[in-house]
Amino acid sequence: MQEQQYILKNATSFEPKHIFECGQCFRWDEEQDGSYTGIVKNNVINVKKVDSSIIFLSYGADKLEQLAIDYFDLNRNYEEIKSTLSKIDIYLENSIKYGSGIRILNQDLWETIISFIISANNNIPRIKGIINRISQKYGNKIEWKGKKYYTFPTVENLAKASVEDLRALGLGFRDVRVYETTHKVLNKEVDLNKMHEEKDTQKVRDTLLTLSGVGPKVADCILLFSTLKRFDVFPIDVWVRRVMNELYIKNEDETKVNKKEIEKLAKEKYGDLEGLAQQYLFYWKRDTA
DNA sequence: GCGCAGGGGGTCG
DNA sequence: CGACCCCCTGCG
Repeated sequence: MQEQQYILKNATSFEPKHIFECGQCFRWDEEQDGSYTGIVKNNVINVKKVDSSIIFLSYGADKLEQLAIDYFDLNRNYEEIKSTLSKIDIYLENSIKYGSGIRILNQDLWETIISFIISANNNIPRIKGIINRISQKYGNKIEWKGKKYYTFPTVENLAKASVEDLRALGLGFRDVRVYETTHKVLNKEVDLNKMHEEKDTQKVRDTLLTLSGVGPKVADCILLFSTLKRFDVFPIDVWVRRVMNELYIKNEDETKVNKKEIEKLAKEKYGDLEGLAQQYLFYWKRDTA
């Protein structure tokens, strides 16, 4: 364990607030100084933007520079992506201006699966609370600057939790889902490593859908926000349904908008970058609502 | 202040 | 298509 610093100079498309509050992650918290602190693998990381520089500070086992490059997807050219998407229409152009510093993280697949199962019919403060409590009980403690942090539990460690244990941590009806999925992964009925090797997004999606608590929306979030990193998915939640209806479909009752229609529209308009388009639209709509 | 509805990043049967 | 656990929020 060691403290490290890595500075990214002249950063473009990197705004901590946009990255950590666009709804893709649950383990980052804002500090008094506007920086964000979170847990990535066995490391605590603090991210602060000063002018056009990003200052990463970490305490943990991994080499910070490589970790930051991987996790924040720093080798991807977001300027080019944004330029492409901005040309599609004025709505996307505006939402990209609003969330110009969004980057989609490469989050651990296992952690992302469990986190988004917990997210079902739930709100963000509570989701974060549940994940914190799970990590506190089944993860490893890291002490840094007088504060305690907990890593997300491994499959083996979370498998020690009974359904009742999970219920006691406040998971509610999601307890059985997390339990079943944990044991399915533990038994290698679903092999997470193999999922990374599969090229066909639909096939990976079908595999994810076999997991308890993973439906279409959660599967798409996992595909988009984890190291699976597929942009050709379009997670449809209440906000995305709302924004797509208001901008394009214009149905009086947004709850009656057909999911297939939204999917078709997204594919037509945004093509294989639809997942990114979804994030800009979602962040803009939810934040300005 | 406090109590009480209302509803939330959906999934399952 | 309704129920689901819990808690966070807003309103009286």
